[in-house]
Amino acid sequence: MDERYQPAQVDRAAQAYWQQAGSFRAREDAPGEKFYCLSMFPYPSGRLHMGHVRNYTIGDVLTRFARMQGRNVLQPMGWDAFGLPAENAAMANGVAPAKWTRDNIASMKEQLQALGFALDWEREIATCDPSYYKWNQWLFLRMREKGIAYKRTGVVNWDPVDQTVLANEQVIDGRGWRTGALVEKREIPMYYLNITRYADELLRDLDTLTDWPERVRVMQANWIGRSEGVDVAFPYAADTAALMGKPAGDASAAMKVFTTRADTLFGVTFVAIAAEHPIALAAAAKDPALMAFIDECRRGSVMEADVATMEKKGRRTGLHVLHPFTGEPVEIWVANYVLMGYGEAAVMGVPAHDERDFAFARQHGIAIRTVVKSSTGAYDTVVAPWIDAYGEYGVTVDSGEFSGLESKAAIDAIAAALAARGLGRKRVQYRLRDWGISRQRYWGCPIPLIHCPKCGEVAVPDSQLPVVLPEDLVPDGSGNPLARTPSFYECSCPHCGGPARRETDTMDTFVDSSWYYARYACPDNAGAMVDARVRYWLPVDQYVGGIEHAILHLLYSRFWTRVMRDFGLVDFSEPFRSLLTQGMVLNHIYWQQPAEGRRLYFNPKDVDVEEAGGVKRYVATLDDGSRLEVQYDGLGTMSKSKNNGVDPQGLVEKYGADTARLFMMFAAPPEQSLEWSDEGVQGAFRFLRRLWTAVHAHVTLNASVGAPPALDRGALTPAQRELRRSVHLTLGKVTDDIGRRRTFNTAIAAVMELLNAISRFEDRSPQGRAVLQEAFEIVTLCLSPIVPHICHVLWQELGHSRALVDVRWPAADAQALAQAELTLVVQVNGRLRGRISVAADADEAAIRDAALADENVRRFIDGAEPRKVIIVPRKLVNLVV
RNA sequence: GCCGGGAUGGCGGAACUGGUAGACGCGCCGGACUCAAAAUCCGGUUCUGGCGACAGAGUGUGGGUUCGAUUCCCUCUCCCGGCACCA
Repeated sequence: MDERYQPAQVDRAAQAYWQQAGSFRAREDAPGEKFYCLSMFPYPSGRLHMGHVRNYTIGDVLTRFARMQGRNVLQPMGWDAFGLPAENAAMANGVAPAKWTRDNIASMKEQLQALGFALDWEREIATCDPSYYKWNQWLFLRMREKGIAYKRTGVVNWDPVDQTVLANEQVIDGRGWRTGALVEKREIPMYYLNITRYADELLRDLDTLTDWPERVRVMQANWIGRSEGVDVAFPYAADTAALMGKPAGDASAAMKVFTTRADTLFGVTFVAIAAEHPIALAAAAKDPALMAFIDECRRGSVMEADVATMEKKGRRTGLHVLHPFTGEPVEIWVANYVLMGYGEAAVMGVPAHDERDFAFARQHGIAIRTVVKSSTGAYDTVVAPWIDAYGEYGVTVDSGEFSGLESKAAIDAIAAALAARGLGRKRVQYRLRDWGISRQRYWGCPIPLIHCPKCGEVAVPDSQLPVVLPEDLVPDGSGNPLARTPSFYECSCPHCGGPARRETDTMDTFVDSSWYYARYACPDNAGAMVDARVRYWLPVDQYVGGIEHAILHLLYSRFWTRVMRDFGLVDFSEPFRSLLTQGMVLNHIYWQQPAEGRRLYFNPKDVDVEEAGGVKRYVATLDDGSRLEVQYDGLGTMSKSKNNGVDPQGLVEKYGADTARLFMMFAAPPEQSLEWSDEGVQGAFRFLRRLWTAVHAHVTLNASVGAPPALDRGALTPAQRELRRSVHLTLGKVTDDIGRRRTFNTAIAAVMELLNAISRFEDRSPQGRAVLQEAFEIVTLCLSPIVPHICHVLWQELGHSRALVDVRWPAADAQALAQAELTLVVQVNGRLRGRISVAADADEAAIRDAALADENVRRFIDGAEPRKVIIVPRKLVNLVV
């Protein structure tokens, strides 16, 4: 055995063994209950980043632990290979996205393999392979047949200079990222998936996901946003009716709004509609100022965060609708905060009882009419209308025949009265919107449709799937290259055989990632999307990934699985039984603003912190050796744009895979964000070296004086018993920390503590060495899911011929844990005043007497008789005086 | 803006079900080894007072419940994630 820990050699030896033994090939017929552990697959950006290392190490620890517990494990890996970055790289370097992507996959695969993850590489998939995306297209066509996929118009960001659709990410301060042109909104036809059809089920079944983090379930529930309310129809007044060419005062021609607060209906003093609403467009035809306002709204962002924070703007149309009960005319406004394509694109305005309406009314001098008062007496008078809106439930006032009702009763009564007159009904509304999947981009899965001048839109027949994406195009930023490639779009109509044009839109990459977990069970099946092996492996038992995917990816996957279920492809509804959402990897951010141009960011490895007189200065060393004072901007997620990343490959080369893995698992619990620390990495390495050195000393001694005898449990010295107790306590804690709590950091801390105890243990008698042998074996087993390479080698050195990867996880020895005496803490009035030692089976009276006998305790009791004695078994005594 | 999460020594974090606040690691201080340095090993390290035994304060802010609160409840502040075309 080498005296020094040589990580490169150790990594190589362990990885070579796993490779030649085929240790991680998953088989459906192997013994043990199946365990499918999946980490979210990476986008092949070119380099592994620390977030990947963290994600895959967590998954690997759980996989290896389950395997040692006798489970038949599957841990696959693949590539989320379509997407915008490949097109950006193409523009920057003139490389085809396909080549760029496949080169990246090759180098990232090498990096992953260097980290020694227990992955079954024979099941590798890439979503850009036609053998994979064929099934996106196939299922899309099935959905289209059932109306789950349907076509309507949707709003996109349009760059008028490049003549192209922009992703939200490509819009910076309302301008195109390349051209700087003001971005416009455009309505274009798009395909949508009818996820709202499943809204109720997706919401209800969150309750069955008991092994998901509560916060993810809450976020999904809020995202789906079920609300019960009432549709209310406001019939057109004469002016609106004339403009729209419809009858006035009639239920057949009315503006529909949805409200959860029908009890405030009598407080309506305006209605607001979206800029693109038909009434707004009709009114604007005769009103240039209104048209200008509508154009302004159209230029605004479509992002919810922007809509919510931008200044609320509105403009009168001069038109009216009629209140459904009073018949009073209500003015119609166009407002920038009402979104087309959401709800009815119209809302009723009740300034007295809604904060946003209140602000809008104050700004435009609209009347504020109070119709609900507090019923609890907490607010005797309604909040004065010039201060704030009263948004709570209460009792209706000034509401005609509905006055004096509790809000909920008022909603029921008003809904019933509306229904009786054909002007409304109760309805459940979801915040969730249907999923728009059309992208006017090249590097994605083609939507398998053909446009025929005679037959219209025609599906590509199954026999012609997949519609293969040409891989040699290089996008240049203006429009979709597919639309300029006749060899792709020129085709013949499957119906009439005449000349036709192939659809050039591709699918949202979230489609690719919505079912990849199922394909790992049968990546080689060319004839079907999924097969019987899916029944064996799925659902995923443990899913691991970033919290940033808490809503979209996970919700789309849950939806997609239900669609597959309803087509009879799978027999479960929830794809991921247990979910672990890991936190971000953070590092410091340093920047400096040059006189001209963009901010420059400096990598933390090049920045020194200098402290003088309590003032910190941050000084970066530049490539040419010169030094520059920079600004500190706190911690942020590692990213290229902030230049605060750390390359995992350098880390592995310098310290080995185990140090990288150990640091990641030790620095923070998996769900929390993790702060990068070079010193922490060194600490992890030092620990592994100490472990190596300690085992080396033990093994070397055994080689000279002979192997230790069998452990004689009945004949141990107190010191030997104490070490054995620590060993088995640690084993129990590590088992619980990895298996139940998933707090790898505390598991590692416990083993570190144990190694400290082992190095204090100086007994080298035969029984002493037998205790040490057991201690080192358990340390090695406990650490093996986390640092498998060094443990693989140490296990051999400890004299075992069977490879550690195939060894079972041991159970703690109850006999080693038994204790004759306990130490209890004594409190007086809840404050710590002493410690006592009592027999493990001491009764309350004996504990009380021992506590009262403690000298320091007596000082604080000062002769008084305790009023109350609280005993927490095996822990504490509290004397209340 | 809305939804979700977080805040504990000089730093990362521990304290699992209301019961010893600061495990473990980093950093720092002192010592051993060394011609010296690095590495390694040993000891110390929340703050204040005290030679010490020990005492007082202390878990972002302000309040509450309790024999006892980092943990439960209310208030506020700051930081992070998501917001539907980044993945």
